[in-house]
Amino acid sequence: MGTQQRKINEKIKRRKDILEVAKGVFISKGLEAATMEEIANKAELSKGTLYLYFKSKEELYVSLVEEGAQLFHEFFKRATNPVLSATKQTLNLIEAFYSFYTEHRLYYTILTSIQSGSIDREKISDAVYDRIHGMAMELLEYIVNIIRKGITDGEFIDVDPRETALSFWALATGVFAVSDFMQRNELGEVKDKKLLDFASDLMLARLQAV
Amino acid sequence: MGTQQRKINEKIKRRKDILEVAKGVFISKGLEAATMEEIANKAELSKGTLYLYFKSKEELYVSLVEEGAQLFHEFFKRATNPVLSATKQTLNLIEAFYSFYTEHRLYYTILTSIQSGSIDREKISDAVYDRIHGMAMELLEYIVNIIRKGITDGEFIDVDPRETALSFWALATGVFAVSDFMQRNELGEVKDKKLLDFASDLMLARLQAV
DNA sequence: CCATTAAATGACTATTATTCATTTAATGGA
DNA sequence: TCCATTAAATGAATAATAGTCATTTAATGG
Repeated sequence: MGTQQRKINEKIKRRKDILEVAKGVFISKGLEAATMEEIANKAELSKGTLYLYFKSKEELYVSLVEEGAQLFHEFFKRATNPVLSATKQTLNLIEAFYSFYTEHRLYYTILTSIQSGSIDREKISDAVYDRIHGMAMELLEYIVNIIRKGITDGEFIDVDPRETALSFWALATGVFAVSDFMQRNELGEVKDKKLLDFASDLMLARLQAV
Repeated sequence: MGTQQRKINEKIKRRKDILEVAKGVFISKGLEAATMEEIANKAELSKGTLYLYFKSKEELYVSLVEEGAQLFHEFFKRATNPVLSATKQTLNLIEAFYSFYTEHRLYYTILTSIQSGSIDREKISDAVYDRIHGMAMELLEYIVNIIRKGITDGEFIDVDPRETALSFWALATGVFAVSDFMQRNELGEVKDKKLLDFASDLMLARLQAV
């Protein structure tokens, strides 16, 4: 019965179309200022239809991160060639993190808004939330693995890989938040990349076995 | 003309009263779920009156941070006894940062929501925004000064004090964001203090001259 | 051709932030 | 003491949207 399948495909496609339109609107307006009305109009659908595909405006918003996580994965994957030393891989990873931040700002923003809890958990269905969750954990795993390798190879000192990975993550997200803030307020030249390099050099150097 | 002055005092007191009530409401409901209606009722005022004192709900919210910054100052001041070594002062500062985070969560949350830009700049008057601004900079200055002292005393290696201070700030806020996230999602035991200590030890050790 | 079902619609409801014309009440001069 | 003036407060009305749901549309397959 090909009809059945076609229907499913159409639903998937419509969902994708909505996400694509929504992405544009969220980029130009942000979560709060974007309206379901506008998204519906641009998608040539009625408002009600959006709710057949997404539980709420917030769910539509965070659903975008699934595409983002895919990309993030690719960035990290490319950065972590197992042939390279743990140090080199770490540096690549930082580079990748930075590239993702600059090239996919909306996705990055969504990711951090989930992290910071500024989006009400109630407004998102469990299915979507769980998927996002899993993705965040997978991303963290990249870092954990590199550090683990560094320790095994005697390149890094014997630290807790998970704690260290979280520290890196925290440092990177913290740096971007701070430099964003400085930028917004024109508080002098805080070049985000320079700051990230500086900060992660501090941490990395400490990790390296003498 | 004592009347004139009394009026001014009364306005100041009313403003304070509103802030106090609002604090309780924001703590229990958060920014979004709190309503001006509820705050007005609890303050035994009409909704309209709130707008004579604050431009918007957001401005009422961020105005609370002014009290918070005061406290933050005190925490930092106590931590940075100039008699102590730069290393010791840094450790105290981290401790103070952590204490502030745990003991004054609402203030901390407001501070980071300003930092992260999740509050629309448009909804806040310039006067309030500028004040908050200045406070953030003063807090940063504490860290800058300690690092500067560390370098002067030969305790720390020769780094850019401002960049380093920002890195610490970024690390601390990043760590709290991450551990909050882990906590919320029950992703295993990520003790925030332990993580902060671990991460800042990594950075601090790197700073220390051999 | 029709009954059934899935999908889409958009008028309607509900919730709040914000405004503003009106009321209240204090002040100080006549 | 009374009144004009002014500041402060009020709350009904407005505006903007998220989200709902009874109704319509249109495809399907017997």
